[in-house]
Amino acid sequence: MELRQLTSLVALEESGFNVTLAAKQLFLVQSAVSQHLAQLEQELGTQLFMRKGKRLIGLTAAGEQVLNYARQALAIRENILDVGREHVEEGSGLLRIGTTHTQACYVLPAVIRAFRKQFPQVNLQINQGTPQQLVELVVTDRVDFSICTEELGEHSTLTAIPCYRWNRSLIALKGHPVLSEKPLSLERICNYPLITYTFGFTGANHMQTTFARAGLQPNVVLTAADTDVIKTYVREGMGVGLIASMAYSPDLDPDLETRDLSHMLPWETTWVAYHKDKYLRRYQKRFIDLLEQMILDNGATKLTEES
Amino acid sequence: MELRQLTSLVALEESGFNVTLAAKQLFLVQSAVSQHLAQLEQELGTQLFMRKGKRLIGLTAAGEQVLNYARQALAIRENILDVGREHVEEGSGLLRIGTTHTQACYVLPAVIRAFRKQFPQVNLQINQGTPQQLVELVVTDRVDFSICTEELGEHSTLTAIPCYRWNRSLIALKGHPVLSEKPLSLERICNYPLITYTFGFTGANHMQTTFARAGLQPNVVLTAADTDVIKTYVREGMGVGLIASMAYSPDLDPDLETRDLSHMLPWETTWVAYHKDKYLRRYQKRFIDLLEQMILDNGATKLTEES
DNA sequence: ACTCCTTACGGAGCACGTAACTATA
DNA sequence: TATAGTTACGTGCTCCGTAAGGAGT
Repeated sequence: MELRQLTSLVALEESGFNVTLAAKQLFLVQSAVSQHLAQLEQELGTQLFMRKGKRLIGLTAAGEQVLNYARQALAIRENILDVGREHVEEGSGLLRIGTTHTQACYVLPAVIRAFRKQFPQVNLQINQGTPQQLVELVVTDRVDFSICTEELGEHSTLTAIPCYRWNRSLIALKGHPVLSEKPLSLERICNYPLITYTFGFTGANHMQTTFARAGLQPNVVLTAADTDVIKTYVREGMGVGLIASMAYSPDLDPDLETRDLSHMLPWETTWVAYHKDKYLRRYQKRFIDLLEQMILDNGATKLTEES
Repeated sequence: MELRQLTSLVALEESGFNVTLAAKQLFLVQSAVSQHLAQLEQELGTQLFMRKGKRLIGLTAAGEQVLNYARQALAIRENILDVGREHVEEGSGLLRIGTTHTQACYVLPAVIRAFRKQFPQVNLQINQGTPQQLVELVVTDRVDFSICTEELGEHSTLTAIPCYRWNRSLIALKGHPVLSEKPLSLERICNYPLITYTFGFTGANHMQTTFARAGLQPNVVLTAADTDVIKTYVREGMGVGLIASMAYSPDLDPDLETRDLSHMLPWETTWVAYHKDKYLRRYQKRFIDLLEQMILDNGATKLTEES
């Protein structure tokens, strides 16, 4: 058994059991990958693949198990290579982050600015995706870690660290009647058409249940995955926005006004998560530190101060 | 990086950083292993070994990390091979057990008898050792699992399952005055010279603290790692034996008599432990089941009935 | 007809063994 | 001097690529 055979197995699965495609991704010809797979099956003495004639269409039970172990083995290889890189190219390398739009635009910039100052030689790569995609990315080691508010805490293969807590603000065009509501309550907010995050993003579901428990039916006229879209439609006059507080900036949004809603809506925790068996290089650990540190400096509510 | 290079690394460490010896164990010549190690270092770009001239005398920090990952990688390879074996040679294979003398002689025979009936094709290999050695054996995958009373529960890389609980009996030659003591108490036992298990074996330390807490100083004239030795010296008239209850059998020991001490000495739990990332073949799982099951059938106290 | 996988075959590269050299104890 | 490790070099194996053949869509 060779690592290269396991590599082919993983690539095969990731290419939807298309040997040709897998080979391309590995910069090999089909026949090479085909041989790897045949060799594996021969050595193990078991069918690993379900076939339709010559075509591979899936894995057998044994194949699933082997694939699982193959992934682990390749992850370990990466760890070993990272140990090497850490000593050779100390302070330089690649940092691959997966995150949502909101984090990427409104939270990470400050963190990344500080990080770049400490590690100017580290190349950054930000992958944007849905929370589900972010889990997938970090589980398959296509990013070093993912940062977002949902999903991350629940996966057993991930180590998830709470970074900071946040809540929501209401935004509206200056002069909008909602801004004059006193006191501002959930009931009153429900009298206006609302624009907020799509289910599965940025704590939207969490918020929804809060309304439901209060017996309220908010009139959500539009949902979006990212804050900029919400702002855009608030500016269009389509309604009142409910966004993460850190996504409002008086400089960038001089035409909008906010009201803090943290006393009436649930607090959210943003997590950073990485694969629990992953070797973390020094700069990767530092980045996580900064994530917590920077938020603290900015005066946002840090987790440890709560509870 | 190739698995074979990692194999050489692990073999090197296990042979005390003697390349020649490592090569022999791998059925290779020195130069081959030497090259593997050189290749690894070159690919990682880092010193992995501390050297004294040409001789390797230990690992650098990086080397330690790589070794650790190498072990994991090789364990995964074994898992994959086991998946294959499970499907090819179903019901046959090798079962490597590590255990202490007492378990091997007085508990396992019945389990193994039942196991052999179900899996006559599985070869058995029993490795005897101290609890510390048993941990080492199972951590380095030189046995499939270890069975004993100490140590196993405390290692994070092991999955330890409580099998059954037991306590001690006193044994003495027929007619020995201790057998007439009524009621039999810890104090009275302390009036006789005692023979029991060596510290670190079969719950000896646990028992010792019980005496100490009662303010008693037992007169232990001899300790031994296994029960047969204890019986031998009891027969010599050297003193009174304190042994695991299951180690007495009226058939084998017609010249000895016992008194149950379970009301005055602490209960012990015997564990079976295997490496937590290990793939368990069907017959290996079955064996663990049997361990619990057989003890129940024999009327011994099963864990779940307690507490 | 096109795509996809397998098999056969050849060349380049590499892994291991032999052996000579170097260094440690 | 004996033991241990590195380096050089040759041979045989193997890995990948080319190419031809069969199987599915």
